[in-house]
Amino acid sequence: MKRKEIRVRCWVNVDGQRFFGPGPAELLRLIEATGSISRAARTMGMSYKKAWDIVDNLNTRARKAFVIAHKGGQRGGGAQLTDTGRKALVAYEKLAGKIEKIVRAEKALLQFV
Amino acid sequence: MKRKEIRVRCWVNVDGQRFFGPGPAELLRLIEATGSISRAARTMGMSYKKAWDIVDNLNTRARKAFVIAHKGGQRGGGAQLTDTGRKALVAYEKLAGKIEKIVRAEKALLQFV
DNA sequence: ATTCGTTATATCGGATCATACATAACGATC
DNA sequence: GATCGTTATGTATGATCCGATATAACGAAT
Repeated sequence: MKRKEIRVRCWVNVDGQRFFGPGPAELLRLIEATGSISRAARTMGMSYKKAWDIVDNLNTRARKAFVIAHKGGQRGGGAQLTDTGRKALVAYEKLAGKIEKIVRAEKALLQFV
Repeated sequence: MKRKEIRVRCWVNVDGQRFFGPGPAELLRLIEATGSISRAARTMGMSYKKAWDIVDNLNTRARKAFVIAHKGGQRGGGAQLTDTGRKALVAYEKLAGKIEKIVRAEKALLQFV
């Protein structure tokens, strides 16, 4: 039996290029949960470099930073979401949730495959 | 001024790999309009090979073909959508339209960038 | 000063994907 | 049977993304 599923992805473009989407959203969630970029990256099986690039991109291009990181110290350092980062994440999750709901209610497409 | 926009894309996966999405949908629309795979491809700036691969993928993996093509003849050949192909396209457009509507009503995300 | 885990950054190679090119087959019309 | 634009298919090249690796800087605590 074929496994059929409707998938949907939403993201924000700024000046034509990707700014925020499901990957960054998941990363922010895990930074909030773990308190560090590197732990968040490990948890989701992403390289630290990629995670850092994502965070840097968010902080550089948003009007206010999404993440504050500090290095050194007893535990090497860490990172937290700013208030702006937390609000952006919540707004994204709200939109994604609404879209998910639509998709769950709409299965007509799948009868053709 | 930054140009900010929310984008969304939905597609159908079969057994974990892409089956139908915005690209194939646009291609089907243009095959319907032009009567041939190659004209459709040219119209949307896509190589004929890629267009043919998409059509072949649809026809091979769907339970019924989406496109019927014939080669040779006075005008070299041509292609039309099957009834199934047309119905699948309509179902996709219906779903995509609903999602677009949600997105247009939800701009809260954009204030952070 | 040493230790520690993290932040921060550059570079290299590979894998994947897109594109271009090349060519054969087809069949109605003339 | 010559012509024509299309379908159908393979291959080679180029570009782009991704992962792995390496390394420096940092600062609190001991």
